[in-house]
Amino acid sequence: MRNMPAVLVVEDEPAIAELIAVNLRHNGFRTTWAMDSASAQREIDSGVPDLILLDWMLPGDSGLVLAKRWRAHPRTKDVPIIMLTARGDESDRVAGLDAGADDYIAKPFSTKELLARVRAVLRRRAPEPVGDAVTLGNLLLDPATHRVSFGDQPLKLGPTEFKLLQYFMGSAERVHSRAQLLDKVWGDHVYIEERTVDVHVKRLREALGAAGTMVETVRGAGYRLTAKPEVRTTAPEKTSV
Amino acid sequence: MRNMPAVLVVEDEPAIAELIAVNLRHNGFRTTWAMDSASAQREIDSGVPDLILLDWMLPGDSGLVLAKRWRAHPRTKDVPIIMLTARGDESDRVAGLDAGADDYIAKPFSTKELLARVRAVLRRRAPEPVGDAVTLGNLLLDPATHRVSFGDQPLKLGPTEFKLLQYFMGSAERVHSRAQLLDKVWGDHVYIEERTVDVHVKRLREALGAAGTMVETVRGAGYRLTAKPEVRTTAPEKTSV
DNA sequence: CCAATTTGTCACAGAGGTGTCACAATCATT
DNA sequence: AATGATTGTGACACCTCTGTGACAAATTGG
Repeated sequence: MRNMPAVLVVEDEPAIAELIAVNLRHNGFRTTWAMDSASAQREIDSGVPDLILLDWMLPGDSGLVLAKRWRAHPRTKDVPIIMLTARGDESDRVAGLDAGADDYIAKPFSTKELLARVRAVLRRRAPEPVGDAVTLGNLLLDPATHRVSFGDQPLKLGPTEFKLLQYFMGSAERVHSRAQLLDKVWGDHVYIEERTVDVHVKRLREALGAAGTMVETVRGAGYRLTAKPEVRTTAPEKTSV
Repeated sequence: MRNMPAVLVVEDEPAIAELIAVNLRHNGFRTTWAMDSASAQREIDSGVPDLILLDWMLPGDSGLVLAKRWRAHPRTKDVPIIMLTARGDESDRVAGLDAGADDYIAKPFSTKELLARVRAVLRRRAPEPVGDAVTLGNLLLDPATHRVSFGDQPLKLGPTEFKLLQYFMGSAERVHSRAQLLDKVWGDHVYIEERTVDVHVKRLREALGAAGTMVETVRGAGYRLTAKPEVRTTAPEKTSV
């Protein structure tokens, strides 16, 4: 959800193009539209999209020509292409896949199918990177298993708290402002109260239990995760767990 | 995707051979091409491929003869053969399967079908996920006999549930997103709703009975198979099935 | 061709997570 | 000590995510 993939729709029929664009946009994609091969090429030149939806029946160069051209060009050769073909035109589909298209959708198609295929192609292109386990003091966080433990004590934290801790551990000892945390943990373009960070920090501390003290408040600056928590002066109370 | 399987295409029609070769190459296969039985034999002599795509209508020896010869030779007898036949030629298909072909594809064929069958045959032939039984805790899965048991209790699960569990056991303790599961368990070119994974996870849990708790939900991330399930609160209810 | 299985989707409900707010607790300064 | 600013907390309405039963289409096996 963090970034919105850009999809270029090359389709000469405005009604269909509009239908596709609206649906994609409504589902977290940025869309641009080109109604012929010339403007399609212009769009490509001004910025390489994450995915191309290419109608097979175009005025001017056919989809086949465009696909082959893009596949040949180093700047665009890795951009996945899904072609839109007339129903049941087997030879077109074969030629299309031959030209390097990643998949095809036969018209008429359902929006569900469109979305499913778009997502599938993008998913396949971007393998999920999973980092190694990180540790700080007795605290251990493993992205692969999505687990956190303190010493030998497994901890249970919610999604946001997990991401928050993961970010903290990525650069421990360092102070992060609320604004930074919102950017890195919540995402770039999110409109959330800065104070909300405080709440999640509280929840993280609770979830960390005895390790909760590792999350320190830096008054006026933000928060910090540290291996050696500052000892609480006059509070020799519940120390055992 | 681990290693690139080598496919030998025996086909006298250059256009078709080229089409096949390009498509296979584009999908992670190494391909060599022989346009007649003589050069096919030469290719075989210089290196045994992982799979042979054999056109039935060949100049010189017919596909039938080649298939029988390779099946008889110890060096090539285990190489899977997929034959390409004219549509609806029943007698050819029978003769081909009789001669030891593993599968056939009727021309004209779609690239999807070609890839699907190639992958299927390789999957069937290759004891890739070793014949060794995998175990996790009291759970045991034997790919060879296609059986699963928990303790001494044999379990019965459907095909998809079996594959799902097999994949889970391949990398236990690790979280898999729904997208990953769709790719790995269902296959590359399948377009299915992510929520469908949930349903199959449910079915898997049911089929696993008491071991169902080993399949954990990781909220916001996916699912995980674990040896030490998180202890569910206090709900000793219906345990028998 | 029919019966039995298997599969993918959907709708609905419940569980759990999220963002805000109001108010209490602390801290830094005067 | 008084005061204004900053941070910690508990409560809560809202919303997302997941579990589940039902169902029709697809597949399998007679």
